[in-house]
Amino acid sequence: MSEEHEGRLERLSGMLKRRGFLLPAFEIHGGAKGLYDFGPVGGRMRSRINQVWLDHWLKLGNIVEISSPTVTPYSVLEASGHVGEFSDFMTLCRSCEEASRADTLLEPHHPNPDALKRSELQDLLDEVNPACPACQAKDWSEVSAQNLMFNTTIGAGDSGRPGFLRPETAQGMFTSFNALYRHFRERLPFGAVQVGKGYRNEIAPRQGMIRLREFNMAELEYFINPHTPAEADLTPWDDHPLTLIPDGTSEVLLTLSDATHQGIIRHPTIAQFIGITYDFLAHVGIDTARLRFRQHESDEMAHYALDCWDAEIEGSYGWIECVGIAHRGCYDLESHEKATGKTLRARREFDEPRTTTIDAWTINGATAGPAFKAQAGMVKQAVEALPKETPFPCTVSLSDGTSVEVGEEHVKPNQKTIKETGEWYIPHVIEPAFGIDRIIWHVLDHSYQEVTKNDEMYVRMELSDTVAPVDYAVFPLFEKDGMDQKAWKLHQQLCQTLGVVSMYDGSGSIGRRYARADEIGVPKCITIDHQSLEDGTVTIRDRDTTEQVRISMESLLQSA
RNA sequence: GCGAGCGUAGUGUAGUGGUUAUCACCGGGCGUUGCCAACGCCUGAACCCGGGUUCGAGUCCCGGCGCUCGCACCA
Repeated sequence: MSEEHEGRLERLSGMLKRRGFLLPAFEIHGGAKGLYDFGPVGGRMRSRINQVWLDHWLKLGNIVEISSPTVTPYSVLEASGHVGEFSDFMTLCRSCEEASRADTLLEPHHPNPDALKRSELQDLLDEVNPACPACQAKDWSEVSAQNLMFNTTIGAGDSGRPGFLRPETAQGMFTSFNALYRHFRERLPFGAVQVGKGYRNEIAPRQGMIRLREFNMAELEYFINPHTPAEADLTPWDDHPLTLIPDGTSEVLLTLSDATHQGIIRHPTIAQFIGITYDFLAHVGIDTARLRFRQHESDEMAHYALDCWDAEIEGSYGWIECVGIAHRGCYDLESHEKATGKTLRARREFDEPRTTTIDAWTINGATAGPAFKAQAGMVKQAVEALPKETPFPCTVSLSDGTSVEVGEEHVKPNQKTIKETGEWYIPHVIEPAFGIDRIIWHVLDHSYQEVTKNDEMYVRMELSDTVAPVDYAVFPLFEKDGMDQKAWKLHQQLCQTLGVVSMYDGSGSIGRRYARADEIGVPKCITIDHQSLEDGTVTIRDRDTTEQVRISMESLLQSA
């Protein structure tokens, strides 16, 4: 990073703090690492970006929005794998006090130490006793788990049970699957989105908004039927190829259709979601020349993932992953099924009903029950496995290892035809997960323009109209002769218009007020001057061109 | 978590252990000004927190918190 760029980053951060976009949280108490406030300007921008994000996905027509708690019981995150996945097992060198990850130390001695439980790691560590990478000593403390989730207790005292603040919003969509399935009249594909906070107790938060302990995220869980041919309309993106970095290779410029036909993108829905992600990022003001999609290498992906692409955006901190689009297979629903014993499945009907004909033996409950008592169930299982030709009486071996003599009176012919018209299957999931804070950061970074005006540096935030925190700034040319009252009234009328945010500024010279508005990216400045008092017209000045046009207040209010 | 550097008004900064802590931009008020950070006058605002050394600490020492960078970690 050049010095010029570092200076720019410092000036940008200073401006964001000074003007109320982003501020370190709880600063008067000394601050708190990895926690930020969206200020009086940034707060509005955040909610607009959240709304634009929702709008983009709701367009699909089969998406609903839900909201689940951030406080999450232990068992939910145990089932999802987070209790295991989000823990690092640490051990301290007793000689130099350097902390090391136990699995990293043991890598040369085990094919996959990352998968070991704490006690197994402890045993292996005791057995191998590797040298400390820092001081070469061989004296390790007990292995302890450092979990990256925030612990909490749900409920007070003895009735409390352990829980966590959620590390992602996704689990709420999975645990709500059955309600979603009913809502969509049991027809796939469908999706649920959630925009909200996630929490990770990062060991070392860094780089401002890039790694936070509490962050805004927006996720879609899109449930699909893996038995139907995957298809998606990729033609909307045929006229602009995207920068892709396929698994283990270098950048290529390809349309989503081509990348899918060539098998680079392994599922058309992934390709479609990459396209929607591209549209969303462009819409909120990301410079698409500094956007690329990188495919995870197979050893980088979670074991259950079938394909995964990250949207990476280049900014002051280099290329940063801001979106992950993953084909998660049936992993999540299956995990919650196993943990709870509940069914999280969808029904599909076969093209042709499948019939199975059985023509063999089963037990006669009236006689076999009293005869075999507790073993009757096992006898039934064993008898039903026997071929039709079996003569009775006959000795059968049971699954508990014992054998019993089954007589003719204990059995009866079992003849039936089972017709199955369909089956229950676990849907597959495609998950686009957005780090909203990282995206907001890059929107700000890409919008921030330092230009020269009258030989001085002049700052302008070229935010798109859709995400600008303020739509209109209203200025009286001077705060006298009734221009101030008229300007204030227009400001109020604008604020009363649904979805419009106006800001009144009557302090300092008119040029200073334009400069202040430009710095927070207000697209249009309206000035009430002497002529306004006479004919009800105002000037509207465009942020980027500084051109002014005069229109009537009436038509302004109608078009706002 | 380890190591190094840093922490002074809203922002950016100056400050040999010794006056009322510097400067600029900034914010507010009044005046002036017929549209792009104009001008004049007035005014507001800071030594991260806690100990210690000293007659005296923004300055030196220790601890904490925070920030930046590197290692480690994470996505």
